[in-house]
Amino acid sequence: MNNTTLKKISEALGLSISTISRALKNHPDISEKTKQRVTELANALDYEPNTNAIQLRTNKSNLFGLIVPTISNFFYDSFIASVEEESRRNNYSLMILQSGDDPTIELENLRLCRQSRVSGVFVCISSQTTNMDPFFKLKALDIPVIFFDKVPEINNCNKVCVGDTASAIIAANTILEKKKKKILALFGNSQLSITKKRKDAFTKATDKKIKLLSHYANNSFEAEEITTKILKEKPDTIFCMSDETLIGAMKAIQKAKLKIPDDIAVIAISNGYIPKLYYPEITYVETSGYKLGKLAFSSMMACIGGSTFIQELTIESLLVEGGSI
Amino acid sequence: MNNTTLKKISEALGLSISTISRALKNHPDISEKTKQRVTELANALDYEPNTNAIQLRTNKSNLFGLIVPTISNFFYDSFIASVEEESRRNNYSLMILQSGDDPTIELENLRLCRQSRVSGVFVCISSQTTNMDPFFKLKALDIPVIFFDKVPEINNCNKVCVGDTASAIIAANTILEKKKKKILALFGNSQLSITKKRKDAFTKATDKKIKLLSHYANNSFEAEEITTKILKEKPDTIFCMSDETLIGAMKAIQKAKLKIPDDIAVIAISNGYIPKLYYPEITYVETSGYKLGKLAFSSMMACIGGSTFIQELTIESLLVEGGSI
DNA sequence: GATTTTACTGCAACCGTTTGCGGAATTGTT
DNA sequence: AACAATTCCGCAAACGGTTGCAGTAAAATC
Repeated sequence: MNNTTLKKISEALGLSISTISRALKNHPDISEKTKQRVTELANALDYEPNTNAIQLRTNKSNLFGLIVPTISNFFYDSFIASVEEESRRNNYSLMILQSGDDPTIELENLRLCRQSRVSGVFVCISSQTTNMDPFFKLKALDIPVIFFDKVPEINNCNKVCVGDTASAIIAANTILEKKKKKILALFGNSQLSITKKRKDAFTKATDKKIKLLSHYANNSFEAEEITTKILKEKPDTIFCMSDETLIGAMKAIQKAKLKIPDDIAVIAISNGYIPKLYYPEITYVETSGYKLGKLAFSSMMACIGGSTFIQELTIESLLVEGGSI
Repeated sequence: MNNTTLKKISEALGLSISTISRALKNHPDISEKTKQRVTELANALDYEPNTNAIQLRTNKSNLFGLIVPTISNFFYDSFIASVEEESRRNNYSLMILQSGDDPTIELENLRLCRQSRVSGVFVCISSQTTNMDPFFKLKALDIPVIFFDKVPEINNCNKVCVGDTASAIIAANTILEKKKKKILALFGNSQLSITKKRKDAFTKATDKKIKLLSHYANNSFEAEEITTKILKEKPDTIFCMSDETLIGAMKAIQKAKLKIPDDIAVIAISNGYIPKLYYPEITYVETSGYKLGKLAFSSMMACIGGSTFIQELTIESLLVEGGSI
């Protein structure tokens, strides 16, 4: 069965296509009687306007693209959920693409966005993205680009990020306030700017005030191994800059049968899901993907609205107390 | 700046639009020389075909719709990631919509799919969806619908599911083999068909062979409370039918400072992420969202390919051993 | 009753592509 | 040299809507 079109309705009613079109959009030129006849038949025939035709004609799409390394991730999925929610509320659809953290696929995804004539794109660049030209091209086409989370180092672009520096400092201060003496600090992939920022801030904030053992772990398995090893040096606190490192640390702690917070204290930077899985719940500095999504969306809407003001926004970090420190 | 179109290229080259179109698609009617000239200019002008125009003209979309209660969920996000991956490999895009488990929004999302003239939709219905008419309408329009995970009870539709019955039986048998005596079994929302199936199968498989304490928990908090209470009755094993219930049970166990598996054994049905967060890792029966996604996609492609054969597919369940039982 | 206003509705161009068909120019065949 | 076959390309309609403009009929005004 084929879709109902304006033409079909117009033929059935003996009216012109333009009248049907106007009637359905409640145009003042059309009489109430006609509007009603048209609306009724349209409902009966289950008419749905063809988005492709509308977008082609009006040159306006109600579609955003969103590119992310992977969907299955605690942080990104809540970010996506948030953006999707806002998009729907504002009559936009979302096309979600995964780059797999691969610049080639990222490029392919950008191309898809252009072909679909999206009105804007949200992108978390892959860790190896160096060529920014494709993004500039979008801009040249008046397609706003909002970078989130992993953002390029260049300046003239819109970015929304979690407060890396601020959250690391909050974590450090929390530890200092508790009069701790020796910290194992676990950081993620040393190449990522997010890692650098958090490490720098944390290191500076604790400098000379406490004994600090810093280590990098590329995944939770490495984090577990490192923690197991370092536990022998009897740190009284573990700081985890991410969920990945937290997961590894927690496994090592459980393995060593240590009691939190008596034997060892734990504090992390996290979206909040993982810390709540343990008892006692882990105290963490919140970096909410959900909030970041809202922020990114409002930034996007500002761009769509014509704002050319380049913004670099950061969501505020706040401490969520569990019972782990 | 505006997008490059065939028209612009044709004007620049003094050729007709149709020639440009054919040249870019390597049509045999066009000479190699012309093809080259066209391709070069197209690249230089960064031409990207307008998907809207193509879809309008050809009446073929390369878009799938995917409706899910929420994206931020261990199971769904891996399902989505999987479908997205396959879609890209097959030159399809994915429009992802969240229903928030609300039938009204679900309906709205279906409408969006129709308006975008998707070639097919994957849908996990909300727990309160009763009216199947909108889905039948899609079928009438030759838009295949693949139901996954939470599927309607009617027969004449394509479904892909995890093996609820099979996985519950595997879990039950694993427990029986270990000569356990007293089980606390935690089930999710009692209204869901998935809960009914798992409970029925588990109950039958353990019938009269072991002491069984069954309870429903609507969320992890309830699961924690129930577990804390029932632990006083000294069960030697806890079975959790889902991640939600597992999370609650684990908190209660940690709170009670019980050792796994010596003080108490644990086994769950899960996607696999949560069980690996603990030490020892929890033994679970795998229900992989990733695998389900692959299955759903191949089912979709079969429909697109013209198959009218109605299938109800189930992914096989397998036991992943941790150290919790 | 003639004229102006108002209320409806239709015409036709347009958005960017695809594609069947026909036509001109070139080449090949006797 | 006349004709047929090839090669290469353009015309124009179509996909399903939107929208400026013009036109007609009815109502209002004088």
